[in-house]
This record gives sequence, C-alpha cells and structure tokens, in this order.
Amino acid sequence: MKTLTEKIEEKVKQAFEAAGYDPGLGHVSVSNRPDLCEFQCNGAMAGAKKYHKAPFLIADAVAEKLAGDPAFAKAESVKPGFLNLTLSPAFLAQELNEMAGDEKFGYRGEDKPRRVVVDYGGANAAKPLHVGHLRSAVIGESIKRIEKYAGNEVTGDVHLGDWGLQMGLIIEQLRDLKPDLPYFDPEHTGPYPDEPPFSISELEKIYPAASARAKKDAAFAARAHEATLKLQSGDPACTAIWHHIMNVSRKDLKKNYDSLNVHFELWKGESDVQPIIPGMVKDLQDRGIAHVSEGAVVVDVAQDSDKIEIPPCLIQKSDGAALYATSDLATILDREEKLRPDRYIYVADKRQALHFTQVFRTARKAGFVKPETELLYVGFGTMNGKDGKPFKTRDGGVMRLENLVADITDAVRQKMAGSDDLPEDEMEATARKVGLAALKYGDLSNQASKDYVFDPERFSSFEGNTGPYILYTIVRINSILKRYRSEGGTLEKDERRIGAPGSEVEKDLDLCLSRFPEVMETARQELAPHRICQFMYETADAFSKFYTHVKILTEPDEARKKSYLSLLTLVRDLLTVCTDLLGIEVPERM
RNA sequence: GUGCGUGUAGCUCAGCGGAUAGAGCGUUCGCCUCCGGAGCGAAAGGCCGAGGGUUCGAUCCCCUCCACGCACACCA
Repeated sequence: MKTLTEKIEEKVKQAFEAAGYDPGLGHVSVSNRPDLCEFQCNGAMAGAKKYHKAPFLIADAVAEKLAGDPAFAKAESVKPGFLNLTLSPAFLAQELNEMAGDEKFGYRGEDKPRRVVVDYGGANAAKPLHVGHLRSAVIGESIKRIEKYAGNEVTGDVHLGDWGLQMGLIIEQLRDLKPDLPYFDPEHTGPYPDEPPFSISELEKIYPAASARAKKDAAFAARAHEATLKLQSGDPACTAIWHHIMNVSRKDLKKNYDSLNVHFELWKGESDVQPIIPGMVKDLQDRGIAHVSEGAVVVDVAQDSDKIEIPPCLIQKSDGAALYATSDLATILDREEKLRPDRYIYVADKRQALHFTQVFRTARKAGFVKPETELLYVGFGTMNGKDGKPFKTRDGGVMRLENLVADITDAVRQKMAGSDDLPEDEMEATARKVGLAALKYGDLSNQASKDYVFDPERFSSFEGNTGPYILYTIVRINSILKRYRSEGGTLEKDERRIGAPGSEVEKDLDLCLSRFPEVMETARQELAPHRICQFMYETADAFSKFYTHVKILTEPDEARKKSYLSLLTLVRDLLTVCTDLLGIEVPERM
C-alpha cells in the first residue's frame, strides 16, 4: 500500500494541476508546525518565481481545489504561501485500519526482492569478542533484519579472521607450553588426535601471551612467522592444530553471538578463500588490471573524477603474501559464484573507509561484479567512554564483550529489584533481555557513522529514550490487553477496528503510528537503524500521553473501548516488530 | 602535508532548504483513593563552532577559517 504522505501528495499534486500549475510543486511533508497542521506543502513558494505570482495566490488556488476532498478536515493557505493540511479523523482512522490489516503494516518493502549479503561481526579466531566487535554485530544484525523485512533474500556472513599471523603465534606458543604434543614431534607419522590440545579458556590465554611476547622477543616472532608460512603451505601438523583452533574457537564464538541474539547464516572466513587467491592475482596481472610496483602487486584505482588521490589497492606483498584487500576480493569472487548477490553490505569500523573504496573499485574494474551490483559500506564510529576516548576497562585494558554485557545486566537487575516478584530464573532471563536491550538500543539509537559515548548508567535507565523504557511500554500494553481478556473481554482479529480519534492525544498517537511505512522506507534506504529507534520512542511517548489521558478499560461505550484496544494492539504490534528489527527481545513481564 | 568526518541546550543526542530549531538526562515547580507513576503537566536553559556567499527563505547548500577525531601501499 501507499504511504500516507504519498496518498496526500497525490491529491495535492492533482490540485496543483487542476489549478493550472506544475504538479511537481506538490511535494508534501509532515508538518514541522504540528500546532498549525499535520502535513504541509511549500510548493507555492517555490513556484512563485516561475509563474510571476504571489505565492499565497497559488496556495489559495490549490487550497480551493482541495476543499471538497473528504480526506481533509482543513486545507488552508497561510501567510507567505504555505499550504497547511489537516486530515479528517475518519480518513486517518481508515489509514490505520488498513495498516493494521496489512501483513507488514503498510510497508511495501523493496519493489523487487534482491539477494543481499551482509558482511558483519568480523570476529577473529582464537580471540575473545571485545567491545570493538559489539557495534559490527549489533548494527549488522539490525541491518540484516531490516533487509529481510523489506522482502530480500539475505545472507549474513561473520567472515572470521582465521588466517593471519595469530595462528603462527598460537602454534609456537603451544609448542613451548606443551612440547610433548605429537604435532611437535618431527618423527610423528600417521593421523593426529581428534581431541583438541587445549580448552577455549586456555586458547584465550595463549593468544594474548604470544602476542605480547612477539613484540619483545624477535626470535619468537620469527618462529611465529615461520609457522604461519608453514600453515599456509599446507604443513600437516600446523594444519591439524589450525583445525583444532578453529573448532574450539568457532564453537565459543557461536555461543557468544547466540547469547547476543546475533546469528549468522554463514561462518566463512579468510581461510576459505585462500585457494583461489593465486589464480585471482595471476588473472588480474594477465589482464593488465594489476601490475607490479615496488615489488608488490597493485591495482590502480584512481579515477579522473577524483578530487583526491586514491592510493592503489595492494593485493600482494613483495614477499608474495596476500593481504586484507586480497582476501576481501577473493571473497567477492566466491560470493559471486555461490550467492550472486545484488547488494553487498559491509559493516565495519569507519576507519576502513579507504580500504573498502579500494576494494570496491578493484572489484568493479576487474569486472568481478555486475555494473548494477551495489557495493555498500556502513562505517561505524568508535564507542567511547565518558571521557570521550575509546572505551577501556578501568585499568586501561580492552573490555571483553561478555563482561560488558554482564555489567549492564547487573545495572538492570538492580533497578528491577523493587519491581514485580519474579521467580529467580525468570528474573535472571528478564534482566538479561533488558540488559541487552539497553546495550543495543543505546548503540543503535545513535547514527552509526558517529562516535558515541557509552554510558551504562544512562542506557540501562528505565526512564527516557532507552531500551528498557521501550520494553516497559510493550510489557505494559500487553498487561492491559491481558487484563481485558481475563475479565472476559474478547478482541479477535475481525473485531478490531480503530475508530476516528476522539481527542488530541489519540490523534497524535494515530499520526505517529501512520508514519511507520515511511520510517521503514528511510531506515532501509539509509541503512539506518536509528530511524527505527526514533520512531519507537515517539510512539512510546505518544502512547504514554494517550494512556494517562484516556481511560481504556473503564470506557463505558463498548465500541469505543474496542477501538482503544485495537489501537493498543497496533501500538504493541508495531513496537514489537521494531524491537525485532533491532535484534531486541521482549520479556513477558519486567 | 593531503584528504575524510565531526562541531546543535550544562550533559547525551535527533533534525539537515521553509513559518516559533526538538528530545532524553540533569535543574525548578505541580500531579499517586485511578487500566503497571518506569508516567503526566509546566518552567528555565540555544548568535545550531566563526566569517563570507547562493536563495524569496540557510542549522541544513557552496567557499574560507578555527577546534577535535580519523585515514593516508606491503597489519587486519
């Protein structure tokens, strides 16, 4: 179905035309003076010059044409040449009923379904998730859900960092810790054990220790480098260890992402694409797209239209090793073969902007993707502490993601202590859900591209524009609906009918809800979850005002009561859809 | 140095060509015999970083400058 603004705009354009003016002037937007009207059109002022006429004369003529339309309670021309539109209550109610009856509440979704790959998460094998991974996971998951809701066929790929020097570091550190393992016995023949030689907690200690050691101990660093090369050339012992690292690590990462309610369709990694790299590099050189420069293989990606100089994309080091860009390019080839995406979305730290420009240009230049394939990059800002600097633990270290979640869950649990008497286990599960909501909403309500200040106290507050407050609103509505049913009331789908608003607060709530399809439209186009957050808060706010001013369950007029309850149902449904789009779960009670 | 990004209320952030620039927190006043007060009503608080320009109209577009952040081939 068409969005409300589109429907109104259509009418206004017709009116412009009927009055003898260019219908293109009839652009309509939500009023920025809600005290005066609900929608506005400023086209008369834009057209004043063209027609050599005072703008208010044009607006007057258009308003006159709109006068008889039952959709409007008022269509008036004001001062310099504004066209102020107020909907008739019946028209507004009709709009809401159409929305309520629609599967996606009036959101059309994408005109034709696309195949979309979302590359997010970006975890590294053998390293615990830390705060740096939070944004990619949370934003990526939300974008993925938004794309799905738009009707697209979406694949999320965690794209693990599983092939770098870290593997060599772990192998060599393990050699020193457990020299008796068969992997380090040069005499060993036959298969290696199936059991991993370490647990996840051991593995998590091995890596940081090795990494720190390599910085001081040049000999150790050289060994690690050597081991990495051996792994990359297929050495059986190194490969066996690598498989253990991957199995242990992947299992743990999956568990951690699951607990964040972040799920990937694919668990690919850089290693998957290694076999096709040599062929790809050769192909690029053969076709003259890549060339050797200072010993390295590069692709020139500068374009004439550039105002600045974009440095060439480096795809092979002078020692022959592949790089970040190389594996990203090979991954594109791989995805083209297996998934044929119409749209690629990369969710990564905004400091990687140049890298993605280079990769995208190379992919296009080499013809790896079709010209119409969209290559998109969502660069997100840093999560800062209250001091405005990147978020750290108290002693200056990197905070593990699970500790961060635990902290915010604690904060939530404390605030919930005085509320409902929930049984212990439900309390725990609820605190967890609310905590995650606090964390995710706190993140997603900011524009992704900007840095933001992480303030657990503020995010976990149950007041104001926060995740917990949104959840509270949903839970509260559910509680009212439940109460109504427990008192014998019924509200089957065919009984639901939202009536014309009978008060200002009700009308405001109606108008707010009616914007959902447009909000979704912009959220998808801009890949901007914060638009959804904004909608949610406005809705929750409008609901609270409505709720305090209108008695619902004690309303004597039965039809009106059902109308209120139908409206509440729609509020609840829309908010629930939105929480789901953000990857937030709603508890039963809180 | 070159380029990109950011600068909006005390703090955290929306808005980004229109009429009186919004919200949350914080502050100050009101409102709990009432469907979950985790709320509602009100007040105070802004040369929208500075200066030019384009426009009937600029927080928004263009130019210059200032401040901060970030990136600039063999890390990912």
